[in-house]
Amino acid sequence: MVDDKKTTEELIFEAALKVFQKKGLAGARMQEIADEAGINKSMLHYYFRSKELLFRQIFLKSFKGFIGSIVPLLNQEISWEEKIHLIIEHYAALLQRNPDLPLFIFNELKNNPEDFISILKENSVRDTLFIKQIITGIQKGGIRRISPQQIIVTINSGIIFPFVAMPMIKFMASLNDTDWDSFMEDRKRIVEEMLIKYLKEF
Amino acid sequence: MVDDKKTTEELIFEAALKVFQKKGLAGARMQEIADEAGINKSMLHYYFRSKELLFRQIFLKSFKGFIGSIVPLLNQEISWEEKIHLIIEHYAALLQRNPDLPLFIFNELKNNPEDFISILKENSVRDTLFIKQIITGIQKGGIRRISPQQIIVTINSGIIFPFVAMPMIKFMASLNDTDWDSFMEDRKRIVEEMLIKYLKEF
DNA sequence: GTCTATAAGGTGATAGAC
DNA sequence: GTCTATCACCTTATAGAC
Repeated sequence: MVDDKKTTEELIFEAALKVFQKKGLAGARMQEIADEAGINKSMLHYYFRSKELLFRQIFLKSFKGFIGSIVPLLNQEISWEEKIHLIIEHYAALLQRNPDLPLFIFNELKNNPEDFISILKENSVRDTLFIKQIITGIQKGGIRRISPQQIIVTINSGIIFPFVAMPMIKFMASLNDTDWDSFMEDRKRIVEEMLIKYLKEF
Repeated sequence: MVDDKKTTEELIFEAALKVFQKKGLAGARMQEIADEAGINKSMLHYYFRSKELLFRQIFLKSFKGFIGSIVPLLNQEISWEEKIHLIIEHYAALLQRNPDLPLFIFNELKNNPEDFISILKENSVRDTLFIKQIITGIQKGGIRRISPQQIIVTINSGIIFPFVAMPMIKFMASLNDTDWDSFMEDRKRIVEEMLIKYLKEF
């Protein structure tokens, strides 16, 4: 068994990750996390003191996984077109594995905006090579005059939003799980082509 | 005072709308709703029996306001380009007035998918004139070959997602409230131009 | 219809044995 | 470190006076 090698703390952490991402801070129950981890409820307090502190650790880990992986990517030495392609592939893959992640994060950001400011400061998208490449492209005339933030938001909207609205999209378009995968394959291609075409042809 | 004309039931409903949209089902407190309405807590049960039933009514109203207004618009006798413009303007205006609405709705849709199926059935986007116009356009060669659902998702993503991610966007791009408004003005124009250009030029 | 008081059950947290 | 037992508080919901 793989589980035998995991420490109790790890078991709790993984269980908490699952339950909090599914139910949120207010909706999650310590008992449910304990059951999910297969251990006693008082162990949660032994290792993490309180629900609030446990949640905070889960959120920080989730948020770093969500935002932290993107900055190194934006700093790679490749063209801005390739970079757009990579960001799209990166987020689509991440969210296919973890579809509850966006809603979980955006809920908490709304409820406790302070919590994440330090992380955002450590991962400033604004100072990346990608932004510089866009600005240079605009100055040289190869890219349409547009705020770099709008480009970032366009990419994120196109890929992240479908996961936020997944239940609605699945129902309205009558998609099963396989259909969903091919819907997202189309989506990736459309977002990339549409954005690059818009940026280049003006 | 305008409030004098409102019945107790209306006062409760409006207070519940505000509190539930802000905190969600699990996070909201009946006491908080009562305080917000300026009435006694037992009145909530007198008029709506239970928290769950009160929430359901709030959600149904919110969801209908979100989805119900769009179908008539999609059936208007105007060109598909004008229709895209109108949808964007419609949602942007709705969400500027009600920025918590999308997160509220998508949370509940995730937790209780059954609740909204009947409403979605009553508001089938698939049977609208807009979808027919797109399909006809594709057949006649004036529109790029693309699934109509992808067009709908592209519009919604571009406009709705920024409100879901608002705290993050505001921080990363250092936007105050005025900046946000002009950011969304740009956003509307970009989404519309980008999509229509993509659909027409291929 | 509206209020006060209180019931009934759940939930986070801790004490203490092992 | 892990468990059982239990506390203290909170929250929904109801009973009953007015």
